[in-house]
Amino acid sequence: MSHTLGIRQVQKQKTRQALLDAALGLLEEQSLSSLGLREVTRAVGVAPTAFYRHFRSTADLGVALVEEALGSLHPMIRQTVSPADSDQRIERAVQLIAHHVDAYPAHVRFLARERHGGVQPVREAIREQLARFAEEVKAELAKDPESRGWREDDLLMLAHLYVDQMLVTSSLFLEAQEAPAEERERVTQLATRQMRLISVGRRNWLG
Amino acid sequence: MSHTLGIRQVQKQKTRQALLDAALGLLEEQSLSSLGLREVTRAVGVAPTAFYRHFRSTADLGVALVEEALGSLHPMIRQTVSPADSDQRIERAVQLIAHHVDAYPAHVRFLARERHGGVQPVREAIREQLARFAEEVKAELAKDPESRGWREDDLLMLAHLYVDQMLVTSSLFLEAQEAPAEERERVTQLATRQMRLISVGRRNWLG
DNA sequence: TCATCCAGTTAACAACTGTTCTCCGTAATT
DNA sequence: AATTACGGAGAACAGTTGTTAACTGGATGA
Repeated sequence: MSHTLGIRQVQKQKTRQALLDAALGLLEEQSLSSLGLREVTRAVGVAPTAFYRHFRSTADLGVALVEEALGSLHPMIRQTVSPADSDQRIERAVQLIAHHVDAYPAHVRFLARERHGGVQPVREAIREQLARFAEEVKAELAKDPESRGWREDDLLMLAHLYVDQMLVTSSLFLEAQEAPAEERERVTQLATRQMRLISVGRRNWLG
Repeated sequence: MSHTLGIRQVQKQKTRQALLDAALGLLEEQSLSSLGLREVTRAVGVAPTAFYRHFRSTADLGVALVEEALGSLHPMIRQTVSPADSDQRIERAVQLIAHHVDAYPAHVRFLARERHGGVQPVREAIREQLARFAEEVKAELAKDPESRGWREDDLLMLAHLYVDQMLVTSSLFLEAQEAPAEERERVTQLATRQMRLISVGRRNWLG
């Protein structure tokens, strides 16, 4: 099934990835709407016109970055939600989020920044992918015996609440990335308690 | 106490406000980090250099916009949280948020966009102001008999949860602003149930 | 009334932007 | 071995950007 790529296509993928990486780096200090095509190609060390061989515009590149960023988030979310949420498992979930932020800080920053950013197609792409994630989380929640008697749309409501909370928490960890361990611990405690409160709400939702 | 301003200072404030308004308008389709000083002055109909009489840079203007935007949010939040959260009062709170988004859509968009945006001083300003809001909400929550036996930091944790939830909800209403009434109703239902779930969590937090 | 102040103007600067067109070298195909 | 396909380079385009400097004219305060 795996078709061997020619030298040419391999090289193309390589520079394409270099463009994505460079863009992600530059986006740590600005928003996508101010990212210039020349800026990106300069960082890669390639001619400005080469950009067009890969992307129609920086907005197009942004959409590609959404796929990449949420691809890395995907397994993390599955792991986080899959077991039921006893207190100790919530703690483990928060640690998982913290670890993910440490592993892919630029991806997390990009998503937080562009989710409400100034480039419409990118916002749309993020919204779409997050909706798919919420559906996935919902399916995972449905397996849980605690979800007996829950309406379908209430499950989805809860799933969105969890997903949003994960993003808020990720963003907090990101801001505290360079901060002293004490501050990071404070964030951990805050996120853990908020998750717990939501879980308490879940357990007492009906009756 | 109110010192009468001279004709000169009045005019200055007027063009300053015109710059802020023009910037807010332009920011509906881009992020602050791509907002040009010339772009703003052009929209106002004033020379580019006049900008410097009011702001050091567009980042500086952004910080001023934060004050303005959160100034309008301030009374809304007070009204939203002040009474205890029985089910019908939550519905009223959600309606209040929806109304605020309709009244100040540009302010809401600006906050959502720049909270995690590419301009550090603006992020900092928003973070600061939101922290103050959370403190205020906490004080309001503390008055509630339901908060008996709650630890101080747990109250602040809950306050942050409410504030974040308000921003998420505001952003949802903003996206659905041009959508059919059916979609807006869907958002209302979602936000109401999420608020309720959090409140259920609150009621069952201890014991 | 007269000197001072100061918000806003005009002009000019080098540096940068996205985009087009033409060209090159080499991998891929025949 | 000959031909085509194509990722990338190079140069040039008009238009934009932030910032500096010197200037104007009307409100301000003595």
